[in-house]
Amino acid sequence: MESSRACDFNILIDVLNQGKEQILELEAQLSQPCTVETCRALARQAQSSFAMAIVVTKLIQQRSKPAGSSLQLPAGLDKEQEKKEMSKKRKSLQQKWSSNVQVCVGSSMERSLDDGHNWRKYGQKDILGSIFPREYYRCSHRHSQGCQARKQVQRSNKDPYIIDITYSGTHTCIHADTRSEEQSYHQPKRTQTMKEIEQSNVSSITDQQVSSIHSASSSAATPPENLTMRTTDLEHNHFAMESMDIGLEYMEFYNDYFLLDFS
DNA sequence: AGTATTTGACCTTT
DNA sequence: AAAGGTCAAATACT
Ligand SMILES: [Zn+2]
Repeated sequence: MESSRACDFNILIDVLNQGKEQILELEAQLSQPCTVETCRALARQAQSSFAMAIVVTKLIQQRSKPAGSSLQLPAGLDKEQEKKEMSKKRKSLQQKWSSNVQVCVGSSMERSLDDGHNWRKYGQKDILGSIFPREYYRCSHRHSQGCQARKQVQRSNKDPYIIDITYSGTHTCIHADTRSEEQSYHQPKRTQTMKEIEQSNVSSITDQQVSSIHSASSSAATPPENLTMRTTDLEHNHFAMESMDIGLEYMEFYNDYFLLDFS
């Protein structure tokens, strides 16, 4: 009821206050002798709150974009507002997304976020009750081939490290570019490089997800179509990322989530 | 040339 | 009617 028409700043304030409370609690717990785990948990919560605040801020920044940053100078355009009449009939079909199989992928986003397919964004929508907009993608080879695969991506309200991805349809396209095919076909397992980082600071939520994926992938037969995948991307320890020699791609990623560019 | 993203209109579903 | 999903023209990036 509350988080409906208020502007995003209110959410920002809430998240910030939440982080403040968590820090306060942390400080209180610090004077207690044997609450190390509690403190650790609180620290992670607070860290998560900050990360959430940053992501929300980026959302706000994004929504006030048209007036911002470098825009191509219109040089000379002062056209009147034009109303255009368009009456078109679009036939409908398609199945639903349905199915809520939840899968969790280990946080390493080496390639986990890029599932090896090329996606073309075709829409974005604000969803009731969701802070972040839902983004719609379809396979790039829809026209070249008949590939009907689609997916929608939405960041979690609660956890800044979780992005829900819902797939619909299966790829009928073929992988064109194979520069380095590598060991592309693995089970839903994590990838090698980031393992330590993951394990050293997994949030409680991440743990849940990970356990849930194991149960889901092993026991239940997941329908090949229409599945919801929950991706926990990016880990908190960027220092660890720096200490390891991780390429620019990761720093790029790091930038996306931890840095606000000052413009 | 080319292909991707953005975004309001339009259509479907609830 | 309103929320959710898609289209397509304009725009941006290569
Ligand atoms: Zn495809």
